[in-house]
Amino acid sequence: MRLVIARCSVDYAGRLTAHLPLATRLLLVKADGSVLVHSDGGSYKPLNWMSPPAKLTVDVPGEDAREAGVVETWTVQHLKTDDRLVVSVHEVLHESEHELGVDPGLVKDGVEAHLQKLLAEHIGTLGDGYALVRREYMTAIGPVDILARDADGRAVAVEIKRRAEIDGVEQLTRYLDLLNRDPLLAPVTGVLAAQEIRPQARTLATDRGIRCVVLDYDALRGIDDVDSRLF
Amino acid sequence: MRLVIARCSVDYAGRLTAHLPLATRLLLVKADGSVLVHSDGGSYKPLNWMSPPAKLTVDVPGEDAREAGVVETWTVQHLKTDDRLVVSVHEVLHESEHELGVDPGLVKDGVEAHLQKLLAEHIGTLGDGYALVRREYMTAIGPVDILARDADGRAVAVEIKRRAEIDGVEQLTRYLDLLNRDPLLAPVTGVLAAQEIRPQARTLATDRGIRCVVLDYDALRGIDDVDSRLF
DNA sequence: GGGTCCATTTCGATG
DNA sequence: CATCGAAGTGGACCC
Repeated sequence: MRLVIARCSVDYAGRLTAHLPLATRLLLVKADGSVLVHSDGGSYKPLNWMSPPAKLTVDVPGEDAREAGVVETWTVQHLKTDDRLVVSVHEVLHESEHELGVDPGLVKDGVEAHLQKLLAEHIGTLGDGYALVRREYMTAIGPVDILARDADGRAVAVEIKRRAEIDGVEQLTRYLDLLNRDPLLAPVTGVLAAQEIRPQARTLATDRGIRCVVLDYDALRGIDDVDSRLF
Repeated sequence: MRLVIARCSVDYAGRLTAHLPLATRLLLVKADGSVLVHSDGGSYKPLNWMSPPAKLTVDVPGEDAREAGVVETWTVQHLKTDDRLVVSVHEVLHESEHELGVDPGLVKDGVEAHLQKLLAEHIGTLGDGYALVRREYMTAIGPVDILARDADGRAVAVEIKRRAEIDGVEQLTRYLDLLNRDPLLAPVTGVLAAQEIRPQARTLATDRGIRCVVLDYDALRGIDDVDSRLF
């Protein structure tokens, strides 16, 4: 990995054409030839970049560019498309190179799958007497996240989202329509369970008789911890 | 902007929980307190990060951590949520700080919106006698980029892309299906207009009776310049 | 501030 | 390998 702090302007030509006026920025060159141009703010997205695989070539600028103050011209050419990033370096303020090696990569936790697992393990969160039938209950149009039965033995279909929006309500509605055609299950009620439920989604769900339940991830995990300590 | 190359492990707790095992990485600290953790590969997306606004605090590690080889504990706390990134630094291999100043920002050109505007202004590019009905013609499934009428008064739906691929053809097909149900418009023909049309997209479009038009962005802009000179 | 749509999206799962 | 959907999506535009 090569780190360069430089006064530079940048031009990109590929799916669109874009230009960065002269300013001081970080140029990050990765081992796979990809280049990121970062400013001292904004999000994790660079101002401009070239995706791997790419090849960086550093050239002496043409006479016109040299007169305009350019000391190095970087051309980053994508190896599979004709996308190209051209960096006109006016002044190098810092430069260093580092061996990083291959990264072991990120270990994720707490996504929708984990919420589903936690809720399935603590289905009583939905109400006293609730019992799990099964996770990923298969139907003709796809798996329902959780199928349960309430204290009175009535079937309940649960749709789980990290953040519930209208499409989650639509999805659950389709499942409910289908499940209610099964005489062994009908009548099936619906529960939309999520860490966050958008107002529109809540309105639509309520209008359709679907119950909304806000999940507290930490609390569910906390129950887990208690279990772990007990056993 | 502060650049640190360090052997470190990283833990994130917020919307999800994630962990990065010990390895050598780039830690990029921006002026707004945001932090990016980059490896020497992958795309522009960091392995892990904290969005601004955030505050970085560097602490002496606790005894347990110190015994595990940690020399510095970085805590990056988001200022508005309870998202938190903890970096356990085991060894600092490089460190430097730089003043970058405010970036003038990216100037984009040739995006779909601009192409749409240019083509709407010069709808005759599609053929003699073409007349603009309107841009962003609203339908139940979304806006059609341009609705026009040809020299014979027949409705024409135009889908604009910088680079047309198969999904653009599918999108236009959906619009055509819908528009052709409207007796006031039917029969509606389709035009796929783009600076570049991928072979697959051209084949599919042609097969469906959709005309393909390659737009010359510079020429369209040139017409603009001529207009500017005339008036 | 919320809603919607686009992205040089990136990323992973799946058929 | 293409396709489809989610993302700690982010960002822009509109209301």
